[in-house]
Amino acid sequence: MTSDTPRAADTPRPALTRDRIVQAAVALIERESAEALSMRRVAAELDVAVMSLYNHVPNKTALLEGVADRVVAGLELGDDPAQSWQEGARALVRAFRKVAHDYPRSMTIVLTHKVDTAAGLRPMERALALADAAGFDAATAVRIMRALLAYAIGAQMREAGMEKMLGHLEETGVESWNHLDPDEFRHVIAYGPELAAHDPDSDFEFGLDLLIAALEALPRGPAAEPGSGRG
Amino acid sequence: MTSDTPRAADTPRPALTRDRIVQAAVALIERESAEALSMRRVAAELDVAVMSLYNHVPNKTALLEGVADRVVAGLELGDDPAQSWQEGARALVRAFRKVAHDYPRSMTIVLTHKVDTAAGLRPMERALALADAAGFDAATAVRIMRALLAYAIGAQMREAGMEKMLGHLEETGVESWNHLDPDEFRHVIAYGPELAAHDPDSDFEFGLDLLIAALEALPRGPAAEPGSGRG
DNA sequence: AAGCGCGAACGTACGCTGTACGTCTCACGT
DNA sequence: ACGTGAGACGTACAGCGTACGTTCGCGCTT
Repeated sequence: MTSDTPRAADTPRPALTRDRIVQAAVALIERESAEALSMRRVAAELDVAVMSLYNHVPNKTALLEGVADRVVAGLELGDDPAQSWQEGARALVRAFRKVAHDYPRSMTIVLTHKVDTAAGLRPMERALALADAAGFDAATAVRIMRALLAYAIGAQMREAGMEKMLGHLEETGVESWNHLDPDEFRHVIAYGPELAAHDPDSDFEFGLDLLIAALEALPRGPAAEPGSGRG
Repeated sequence: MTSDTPRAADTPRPALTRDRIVQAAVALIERESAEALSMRRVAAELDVAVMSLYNHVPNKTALLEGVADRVVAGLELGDDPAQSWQEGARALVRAFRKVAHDYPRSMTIVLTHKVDTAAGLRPMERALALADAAGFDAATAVRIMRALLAYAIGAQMREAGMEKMLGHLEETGVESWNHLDPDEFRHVIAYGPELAAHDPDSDFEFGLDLLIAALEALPRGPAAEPGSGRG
């Protein structure tokens, strides 16, 4: 009686918490895949009955939103006041890419669920602040933020899709690629080496450079002339 | 006996086909949602037993890939030889956006599944051809194609995520937005009007203009000087 | 100290999912 | 006429999300 029933004393399970649930979900996703995540698997991970999870999370969608929130909360947004807005913007988009690299399998979840928490809004705030510092008006700042976000998201999704295709190619061999109409797909075939030898990092930087360069060329209000730092 | 058993004669069901299955799947997704799609629902749609589908489609993932393929096959890639490569690139990215508008719910499927068929490679071929025509070398052409694709994908995903957040806001009211730390989220709050009054089309065009402008400014081989049309 | 209330963990159950497997039917080539 | 192969089908199973009712133990009130 005194040794088995009060197992809470000698087996102090760390108390089920929304945070621990989300953490276990992220770990499971990263260890296996996003499709492998189920309430039952998460419960098993925490050595807990399935329905106990529902005391802390209303449903699976909310859990996934929690996962997305936790991941974006990992964004490292250092706000070095010394750096230019260009470098700030670069750092912001790169920070996004870094968490995508740290949590590759969870990234799909982030990109397909709303993140309307403070953690999700923080990068938005940072982008707007940078555009403001660069001298763009409010409407333009919002558009710039959206364009940068679109690129950050798209680059990641494209890369993930690419890896899926490459993985498929390794299974089936290259013959499935060769029966393409050599006339219609002349460039795809001709550029085969360049397409195969892909360097995700420099691809990413290339597109990012394009956007930053375009932003620099954009007319803006108080500080249109170079060399005039903002006060 | 002679009137009910040969129902194939007076009820000539159009013969189950992979194409009809995919078509039904797309219709179901667009009518309801991507999550509503299940083998059973598709079978019911076609008035057919569930397992009959498996005579034409190996599994659900393959069906989803079929959906993605069918959607990207709807890309309208007119190749007007008179238009500049800039206009061609714009038309290509806009074509992507158009199918995203025509099949909004299926777009998630497209963006999260590999499309390694001819229909999926066609826009890639087109982008490479345009970059080639503009005078970029092979490696740069591939990078440009990837940057454009990343933007096209990301703009769409971002917009979809935005609508999910707005829909959520309409449910909960704006009060959930107001308890933000007014100091940390100063710009988000200040730019509230610009953030709320979003015009997806002009947002999209803004980012696209940025990229095209950056491409124009990029140094390239044979035709670096303006005014020298290509032969 | 005794009793009460409440949150949290739990077990059961339901309807749904994808799909493996075996059967049946029918059109077609021989 | 008969074998054959393809395709439609029914059954079955494991796993899913989660609604609902029960139980258990801690903390507060009296």
